[in-house]
Amino acid sequence: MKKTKLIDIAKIHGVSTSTVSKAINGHSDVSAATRTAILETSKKLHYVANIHAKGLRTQKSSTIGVIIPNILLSFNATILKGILDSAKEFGYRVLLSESEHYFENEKETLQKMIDSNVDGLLISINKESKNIDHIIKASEHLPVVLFDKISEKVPLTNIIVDDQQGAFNAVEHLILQGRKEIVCICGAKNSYSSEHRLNGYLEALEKYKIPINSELILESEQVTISQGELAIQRLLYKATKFDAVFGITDNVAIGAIKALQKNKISIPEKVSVIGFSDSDKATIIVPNLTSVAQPGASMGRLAVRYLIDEINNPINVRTPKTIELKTVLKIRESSFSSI
Amino acid sequence: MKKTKLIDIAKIHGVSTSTVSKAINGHSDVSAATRTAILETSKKLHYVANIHAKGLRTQKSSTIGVIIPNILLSFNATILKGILDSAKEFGYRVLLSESEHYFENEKETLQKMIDSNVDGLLISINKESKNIDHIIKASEHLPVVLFDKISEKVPLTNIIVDDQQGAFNAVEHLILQGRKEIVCICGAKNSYSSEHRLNGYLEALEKYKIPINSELILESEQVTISQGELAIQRLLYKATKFDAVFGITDNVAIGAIKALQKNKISIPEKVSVIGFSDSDKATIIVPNLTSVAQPGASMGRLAVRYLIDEINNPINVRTPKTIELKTVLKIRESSFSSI
DNA sequence: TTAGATACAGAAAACGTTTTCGAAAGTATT
DNA sequence: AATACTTTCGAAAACGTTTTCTGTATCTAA
Repeated sequence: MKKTKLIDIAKIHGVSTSTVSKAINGHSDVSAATRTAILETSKKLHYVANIHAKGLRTQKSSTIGVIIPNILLSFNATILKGILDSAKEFGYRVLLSESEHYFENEKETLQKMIDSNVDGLLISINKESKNIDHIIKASEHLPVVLFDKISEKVPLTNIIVDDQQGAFNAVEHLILQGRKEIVCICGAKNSYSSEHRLNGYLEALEKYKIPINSELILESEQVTISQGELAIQRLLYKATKFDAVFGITDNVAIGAIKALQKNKISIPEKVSVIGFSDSDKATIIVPNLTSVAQPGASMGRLAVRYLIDEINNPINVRTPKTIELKTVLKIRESSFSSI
Repeated sequence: MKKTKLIDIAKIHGVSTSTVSKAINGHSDVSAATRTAILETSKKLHYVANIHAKGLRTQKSSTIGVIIPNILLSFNATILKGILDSAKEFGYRVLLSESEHYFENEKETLQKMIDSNVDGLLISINKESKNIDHIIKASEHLPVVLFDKISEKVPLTNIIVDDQQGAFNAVEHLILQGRKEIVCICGAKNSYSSEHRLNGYLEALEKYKIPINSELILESEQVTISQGELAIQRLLYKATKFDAVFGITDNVAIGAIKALQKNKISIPEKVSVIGFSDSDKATIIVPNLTSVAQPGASMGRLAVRYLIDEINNPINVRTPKTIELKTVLKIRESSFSSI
């Protein structure tokens, strides 16, 4: 069963393809009678315009490209869910590709997306992407919106989580629970979110007049469970005193819990622990981990909305715009004893 | 900066677009001299054929469609990673869509994929999809390969995990540890994998001459943590005796652990627990969960390979083929006491 | 009645490729 | 020298749309 084409419908009604096209696309110069007749058979025969013919003619593909670092990161998956959701709603297809945290890969995949004639591009850039010329260049070809992992050096629309506020809330919560020697396990130096979460940490200390102790500010290049564990292990070895840990990700926080448990340090009685991102793991680990929940799906949906807006309203002067989404602190056992 | 077209290259060399096209696509009837010259400027100007023009002319899109139930299921994400990987390797784009476990959604999204002119389709079907007419019909339009959640009623290539063998290995391991009263928490009746995992369970019992106790075979419609917990809770309430739990997913197994811990039943001393799929959570929960690891990425890669094979070698007579991938039992604390 | 407007429909071009077919020129064979 | 074959290339059609432009018929207003 071949696909229905304009010419098929045209023949049935003894009209030209022009007329059929115009009827289907809602142009004014076709009579009500012929329009309804055409629309009817069009529906009956399940007519759908050939995507390539239409794309060739209109230079639009109704497709957006999405580049994420790694689909296995659950936050990436959550955002993607929001993107798929919203894209479907607006009638856009989604072309997906991973950059796998490699700069070269990101650059190459970006070019492939452009070559694929997508109408717009959604990118979460790599942390190593200090060089963002390729992003700039891409944005000259088509609308580009950045999400989650962004760069402030790019004059584009950015959708992110308010990292600083999230971290501030978390650390404030610790302070209000009476904690004063709060460890912060940070990530890579040049990471946007790591930097801002550290700022939130510092902001909270400042507000409550707690002196900054640089010994408590740890840096772990990889924000994994084992690195988190190692970081706390080292601290314990040095016999540094602390009564709380704010981990920049759930993984490092979980690593911290493991290290503490191995040293028989009770959580949260002796040391409270908080993570960031409220992953599935937070409610699996015992004690359940207090964590800063990020609205991933909303981020995805918003990114699509802004992108489609730019697709529909091409602008020459780009006004860099950063939308920050609020986080929610999920308080659980690891930071809260009812006593 | 506009994109380079065939005509641009043609003008530079004073030849026709036909010749340029043929040079680029490796046809024989173009002299070595002109070919190298054309190829050179083609590279210099970063020529890439317009996807729509090419698609319109050749009826190929170099794109495969992927339909998964839910990207938030980590096994779905893992498979997708394999798919993206392999697709990139073979030069195919990936169009992604979720069916969100709804039959109507699956049907609709399937149609959209066909309308999008993808060259082939990769589907993990919903468990409610008893009606698979839409899959059959789709497979008359284009190559379709099913993975993970499949249906044996469809004469297509299926890529799955050897659920029965995985379950058999898990239960055999329990038996070899001296367990005899083994609970099996199953999923929905009409689920392919649930059924086969149950078969593996039964096969192991039979091999070791352990009588089947139907009281120990639980069915939970939703394979979630809370349902797993509830199932074991009910069993404990009825005071049914058992010394091991084989959960059909990691989630129900984790639910089982929670129920046992709430009732102060030690794991694995009193009751051993095993899950299925070896998710991230398995190494987060204490005790670490023994689980059947499924080769998700390999599944994705294989699915792509078979699909592309069918795309390149269209066949009229479909030979239904089912490829089963072997699982690996990851033995951890929840089923293994060194004593 | 006529001039001008309006409503409707089709012809044709265009989007950028690929591919078929034939032409031209060169080479080999008789 | 005539024939046949080979090599190299281009003209043109085709893929299925959308859109512009033009034309005709009908309608309105004077």
